[in-house]
Amino acid sequence: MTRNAPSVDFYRPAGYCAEESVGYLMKRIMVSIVAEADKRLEQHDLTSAQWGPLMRLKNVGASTVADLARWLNADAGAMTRLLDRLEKKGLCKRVRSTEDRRVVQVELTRDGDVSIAEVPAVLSEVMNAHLAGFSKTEWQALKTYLNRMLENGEAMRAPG
Amino acid sequence: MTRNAPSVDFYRPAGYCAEESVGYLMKRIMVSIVAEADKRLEQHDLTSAQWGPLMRLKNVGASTVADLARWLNADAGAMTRLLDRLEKKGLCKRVRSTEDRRVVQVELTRDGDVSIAEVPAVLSEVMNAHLAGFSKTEWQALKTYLNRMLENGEAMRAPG
DNA sequence: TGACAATAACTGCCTAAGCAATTATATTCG
DNA sequence: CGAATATAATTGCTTAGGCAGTTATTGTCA
Repeated sequence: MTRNAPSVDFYRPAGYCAEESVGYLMKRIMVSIVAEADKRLEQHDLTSAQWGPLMRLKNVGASTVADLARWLNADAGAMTRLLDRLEKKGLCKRVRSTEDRRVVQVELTRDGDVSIAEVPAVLSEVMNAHLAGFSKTEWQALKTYLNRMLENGEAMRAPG
Repeated sequence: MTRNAPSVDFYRPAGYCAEESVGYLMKRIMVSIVAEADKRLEQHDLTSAQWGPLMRLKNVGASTVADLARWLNADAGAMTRLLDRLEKKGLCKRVRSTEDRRVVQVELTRDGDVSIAEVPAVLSEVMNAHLAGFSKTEWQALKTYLNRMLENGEAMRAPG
């Protein structure tokens, strides 16, 4: 049971209709957002999976494979290979840590810094376009709902 | 410009913060939902990508590759290979249409029908768990918001 | 100290999505 | 009719994610 979050039964097995499902809607919205962002980032030689780690590196300076994977809710093995591709393109580089020889620090290269520069503008554009017609109150309500769903999901997996 | 949907500027390039982004939140929620559904469907030998087409087939009786791809906002080539895997598992079968010899009709097999039986219960459970604590009004507001975002996305790609 | 557990990165194997062809059929229109 | 066009399904190539197992290193604790 989740803390102070009464269970609901909006959906029931009998007559379950995908079109009515929040999950189905969110999946289609994500397809739309990703497709639009990809289209606009294509000229910068970036895919929608690649700007995630780069943005994180831009914000926190440097990071590790494990941290990037955790931040993106992704698999560490997948992150290793994603960084392989980014490194091959010269957008980031790995430096084996001296304090803890297990970890590698990942850093943006100069080229990576250039590539990432236009990303925030593209993301802002795409997000704003999908929120056209929303009032600020509605936008905030939406974010609150989403944060609550995320917390519910984490509570589900939490120990105890 | 989208029809009667004034543009907004909730997000701006300077100081764009992923954690504040509706897209980032939605991505993480989807990861949570998919992981949870996958875990519960593993024993039924289904993955989160596979029950989509099967549910559609269950609901509409039979369908085509192109229709399934459109319904799931997915690539037709990807759908072909997904159906290859489902057919190899004996969950669906292809029948070349006689009226229009370009299309193949995809049908559930008896095994497919059995496999899909538990899916609605699992999906209901997972969706309800993520919506714990929501009032019915909040749930409906959320669906309205999501539908508006989806329409905005479609309007963006629409001709004209 | 020394065995054991935990963590970091990586690798192999599989499923999966997108894009750009290619082939086979249908439709449309001059 | 017949040529151009559109649509359906497929395949090759690439990126990408999840899971299990491996190796190296670090931390813990009897």
